[in-house]
Amino acid sequence: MTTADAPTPARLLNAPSWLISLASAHSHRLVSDGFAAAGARGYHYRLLAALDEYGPSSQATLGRHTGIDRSDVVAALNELAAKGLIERTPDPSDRRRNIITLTPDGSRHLEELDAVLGGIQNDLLAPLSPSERDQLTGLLTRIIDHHAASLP
Amino acid sequence: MTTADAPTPARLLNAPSWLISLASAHSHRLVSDGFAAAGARGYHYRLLAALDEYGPSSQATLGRHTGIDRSDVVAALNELAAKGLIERTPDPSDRRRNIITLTPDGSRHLEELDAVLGGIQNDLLAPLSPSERDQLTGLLTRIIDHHAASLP
DNA sequence: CTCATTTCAGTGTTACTGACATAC
DNA sequence: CGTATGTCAGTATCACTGAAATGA
Repeated sequence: MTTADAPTPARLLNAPSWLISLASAHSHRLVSDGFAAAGARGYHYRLLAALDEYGPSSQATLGRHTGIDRSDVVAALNELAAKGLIERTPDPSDRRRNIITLTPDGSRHLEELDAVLGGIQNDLLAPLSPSERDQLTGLLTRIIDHHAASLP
Repeated sequence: MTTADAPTPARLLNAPSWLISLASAHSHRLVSDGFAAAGARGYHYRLLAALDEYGPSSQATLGRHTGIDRSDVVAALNELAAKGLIERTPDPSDRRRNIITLTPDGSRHLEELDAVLGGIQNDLLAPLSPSERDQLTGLLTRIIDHHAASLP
């Protein structure tokens, strides 16, 4: 911006929902810029991480592990397959399914993204001490668990 | 979902950026559902709040107060004007500008949205005690201030 | 028949980019 | 001239909806 920033309405600054949203916007920008520099986006990291932790999976299972909609899993896997980071093979025991596997290139890319993401956590939480970071993590986790539990 | 939820990869649950993003997603859903029930969306509330707190303003000024891009201010104000919540009049002292003013209906609508948003803060922070809510607010504010200061 | 899986096509919010004409 | 303003058109990510074809 060429001109100076203008103040934000007080009722927004007083709403925790606004603070969470602002913090998330900063965080999201750091993460997506970092991932973009490595040629990836958020969905790619989530899918690669799920494949690494849980092994070869069907697309529906990947969707459940990552919270990504089935429709979006298709598109993101297409992109990962085009880069040779995953492979799609038919499941002989259930011919509706594809079995998705991580390729060696996919594993290397995941490690790269892990490093990117690790660096970003430090940038994001730079103003907080280690014990304050734990406090924040604990408070957020309780909010998340509470709302996850109240969903069907 | 008809089937049970699957676990989330550990490296995501350990990343504060992920927790912030999840909390923001829950919060965003509460807010946008609440606003939608009142016939509004986030941009509308931000613009109405800025008009209420800073008085009649040009569109560019509104954009700076709310952090909304000029382009998006145009579209959101079109929607608010169609509902009679704001009025656009040419600025006689600078014929490039429109002066945006809040109508009485706009003020009433803002009060309604204030009530909606207030209720949502309680839902969102339900599992936290008052002092924990203050802790969370303080930690988030420090993160936000830190990153806002590091921007041009 | 019912249900799960994959896929395609499309919507909506938020955020941003580029371009243009107008006016300072 | 350079800059600010309002406007329009378009892109991208994330999240979601609906429908179709296939197979368990």
